[in-house]
Amino acid sequence: MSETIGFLLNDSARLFRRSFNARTKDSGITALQWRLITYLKRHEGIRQGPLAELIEVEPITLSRMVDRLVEAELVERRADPADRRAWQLYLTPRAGEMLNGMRPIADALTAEAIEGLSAAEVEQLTDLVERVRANLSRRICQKEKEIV
Amino acid sequence: MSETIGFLLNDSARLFRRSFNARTKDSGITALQWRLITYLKRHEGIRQGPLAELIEVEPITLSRMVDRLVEAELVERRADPADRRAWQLYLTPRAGEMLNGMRPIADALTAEAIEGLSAAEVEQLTDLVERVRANLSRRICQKEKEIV
DNA sequence: TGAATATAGTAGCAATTGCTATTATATCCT
DNA sequence: AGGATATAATAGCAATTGCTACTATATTCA
Repeated sequence: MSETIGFLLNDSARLFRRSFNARTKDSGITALQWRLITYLKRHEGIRQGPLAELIEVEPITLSRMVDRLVEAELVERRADPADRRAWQLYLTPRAGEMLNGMRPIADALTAEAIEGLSAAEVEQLTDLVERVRANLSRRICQKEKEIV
Repeated sequence: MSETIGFLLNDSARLFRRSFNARTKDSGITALQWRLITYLKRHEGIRQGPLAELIEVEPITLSRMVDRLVEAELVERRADPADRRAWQLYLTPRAGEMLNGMRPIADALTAEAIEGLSAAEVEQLTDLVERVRANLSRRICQKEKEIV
């Protein structure tokens, strides 16, 4: 009995997260937080709800992640002028520095992960995983297809 | 800026888990528990420590997962005759039935995930992800040795 | 208009996880 | 042999997550 794609993907993803967390635990940032900040960099001013969808966590979970990142002075909440219920999220300058500091680590990790793969194979892998993700994503969200 | 392999793998894996959990929440088993049981099926009699390594969780986490699975009468702890500190783990008949019940769900999910991929592409994907996993797995072992 | 409904975000609680320390047993070394 | 060290598993505690319920605000429509 061979392992399924699901197992394989989960294994690799966990190893990625673990390795990333091990290398960055001194800087006090986790893989998930890094992910949040990376997305935020590309969507500054986004509200919490849509960002929660982007990084695939519950809104309350994102709310608490943002609490911690605000505490760490990496993220700033600004009142949405168009909706008093909502916050708009922005990165602080400190977050930019932090991202720059992390990038070599992330790049090195990626390089290690794809060691022995040719450029064509990496492209193939990316393409195939993206298609799997699209299949699963389509299955899950019948409702919202925003931004991104 | 394209997304990194790490992001992609994490996304896909999360979507897999989420979809699996959504479909099986009535049966009261999670993706991680299913994973544990699947590994256990292939390694009956294994001790907790090695199984924790296999499914990539801390020993204490596995200990508690086993607690819950014993409670649910899916797993049985037997004293290791060779080492009085250790338990050997076995599946109950009930676990076998449960696995059989889950298999169609898991198979359907896999089928949906690889929809649109040819058999050759699936093989390619499996091969490439396996190589990435091997790269990361090797890295982690080395790092652990360095630290210790 | 204004009552019903929807939406953005958050608090309480329960479940899960991992870090650290601890117990019990095994192994190593002189 | 027997003390030092290693190992298997677990308990306590702290951190994180998500479910449910809730507040505040916005939107809809009769």
